[in-house]
Amino acid sequence: MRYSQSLIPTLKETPAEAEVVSHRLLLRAGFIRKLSAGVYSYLPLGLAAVRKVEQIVREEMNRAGAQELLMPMVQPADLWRETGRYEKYGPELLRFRDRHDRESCLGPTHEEVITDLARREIRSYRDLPKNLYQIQTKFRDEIRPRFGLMRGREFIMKDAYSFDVDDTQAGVAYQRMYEAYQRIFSRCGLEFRAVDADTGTIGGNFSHEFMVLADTGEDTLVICSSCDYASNIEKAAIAASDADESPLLELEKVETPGKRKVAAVCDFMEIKPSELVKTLVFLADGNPVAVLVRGDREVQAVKLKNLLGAVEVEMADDKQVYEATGVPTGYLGPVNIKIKLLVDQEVAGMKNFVIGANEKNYHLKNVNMGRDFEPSAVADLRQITRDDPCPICGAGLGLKEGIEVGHIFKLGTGYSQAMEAFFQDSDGQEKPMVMGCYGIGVSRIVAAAIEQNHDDNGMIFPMPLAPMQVILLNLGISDEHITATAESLYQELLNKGVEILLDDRDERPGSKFKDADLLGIPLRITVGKRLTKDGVVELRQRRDGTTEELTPEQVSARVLDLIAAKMISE
RNA sequence: CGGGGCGUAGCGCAGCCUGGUUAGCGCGCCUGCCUUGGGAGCAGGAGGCCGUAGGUUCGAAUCCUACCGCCCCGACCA
Repeated sequence: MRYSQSLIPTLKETPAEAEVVSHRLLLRAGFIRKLSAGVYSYLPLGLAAVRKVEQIVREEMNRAGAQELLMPMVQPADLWRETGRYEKYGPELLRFRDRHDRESCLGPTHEEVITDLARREIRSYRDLPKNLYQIQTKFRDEIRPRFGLMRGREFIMKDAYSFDVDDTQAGVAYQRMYEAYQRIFSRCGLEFRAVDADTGTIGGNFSHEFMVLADTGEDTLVICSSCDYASNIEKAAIAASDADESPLLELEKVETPGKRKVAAVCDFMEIKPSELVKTLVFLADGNPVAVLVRGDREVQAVKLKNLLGAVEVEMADDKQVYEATGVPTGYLGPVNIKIKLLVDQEVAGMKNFVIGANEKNYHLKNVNMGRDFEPSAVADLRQITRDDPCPICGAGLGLKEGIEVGHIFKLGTGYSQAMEAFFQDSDGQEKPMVMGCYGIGVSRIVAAAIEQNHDDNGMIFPMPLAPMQVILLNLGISDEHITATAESLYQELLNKGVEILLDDRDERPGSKFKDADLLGIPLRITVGKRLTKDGVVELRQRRDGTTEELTPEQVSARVLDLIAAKMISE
């Protein structure tokens, strides 16, 4: 590829709209351009990087026995009604009507379409197992798209679906995908972790997320320092701690005028936040629920949501709290509370704690569960902290930020039953197929790779994802010898199958160096003055700046060696 | 959707508070000269419905109203 003929609109300055480094660099390097919020065009180099990811994904999916197909993006609403998701999915599903007034939607995911295909085409246990995947543009009308390719509304995703005769076989399929994902992200040169995950709206009962470790990640991971436990913080289970066996003291009502916040009450009563319990009110699909957690803890909304089987859980505001309980926020408590009461397991083990009195300007002291109130349930509801022990081995935990690039689910028979995707088993019985689904954010991987690989001068692509493997700078456009050498090197490398960008623009050297760094192409060959003076060209590695001087004849062999070495490990 | 911010040339910004005649600066772009190993220099030039609509006013980029778009923080997710 010749730079002079390419569309690579690099920017000297960072567009004001970009906050995170991958977004900034993708714009500056001319990889993407925004059309509207969360919707981007991929320019030639951006597309080249996407294609690299796709290719790795294809190879590994095929190796794992999956087959590629391509499903429609526009899907009929009726199909979605069969699983109830047309109603449940919410506004993220972009719905519209066609000219015949038929209700349709843009596919945010393809469980319905693939299950429809499976029920029509798969009849017998002899047809199973099957694993089908596609790489396709998805549309999700995200509440808040952000960070460029990190969270677009339109994005490129690989989604795979497995169909098996029973749960055991589905487990085998799941395991195979788990391993394929490990290979995919390793081959992409990413530093990542697989973690236990919540199943979210896709549904199902078992799931792992693949997280690229990066400070800009939107998820928090809990990672054990000793065993191999790793989990999304939303899901991280907390081991039940020992109950306090102190004798019960007598309940006391204390006047706490104007003391609403935990800190204020603790100050006033001279106690620690860990001796106080707070009462938080949530709306679960609109129904108020009170949750008790220790004063210094946070409620984990996903745990609450799963316990209640709710679609949506949000914190109630002051007004909603008052409407539901008749008590102003700050003085809520479990004693004689009017709404459903859930208690975090840690609180269940506490004795003689302080909590709101359900009366303005009063708190209660020496409150005890069982004696003073009865909850509807006790469960693990709080968010884990870095000070908690590992729920598996008891060792210390670390917290890290991560970008979710892959998510695999064991779906079970939820979809196949709802859509009547049955097969006839060897025993003659009709049974629902057991499903799994497996997603990879292809375009997001490009962003994640940049988050993990960059410096002040620009991107630094790992060789397997690099849109071009080599950039060749001709620093003497008007010098016959230099240009002839650059051109012949370009041809030679092209002929050897190297992906190479020849910077043949009539620009000053400084601009060419800056652009080469910005684009993050792993290898840079410079043909300039040194050729005339010493008969050498320069080969430089973007990542560490390692530079070697070679005669033009030595270049291609060395380049091929470096590419081969870096395709495997870096 | 709640909270915050921003829309002026391709990009980054000033001007707006305190309304006034040709709307400015840097980068980029075009022409010429010059220069050629880390985003050079000089000279000349092109490029603007000041987000949109309405209002106030003799007069609006500037004041008011509504709408649209974009970004950031939260809930959602590959």
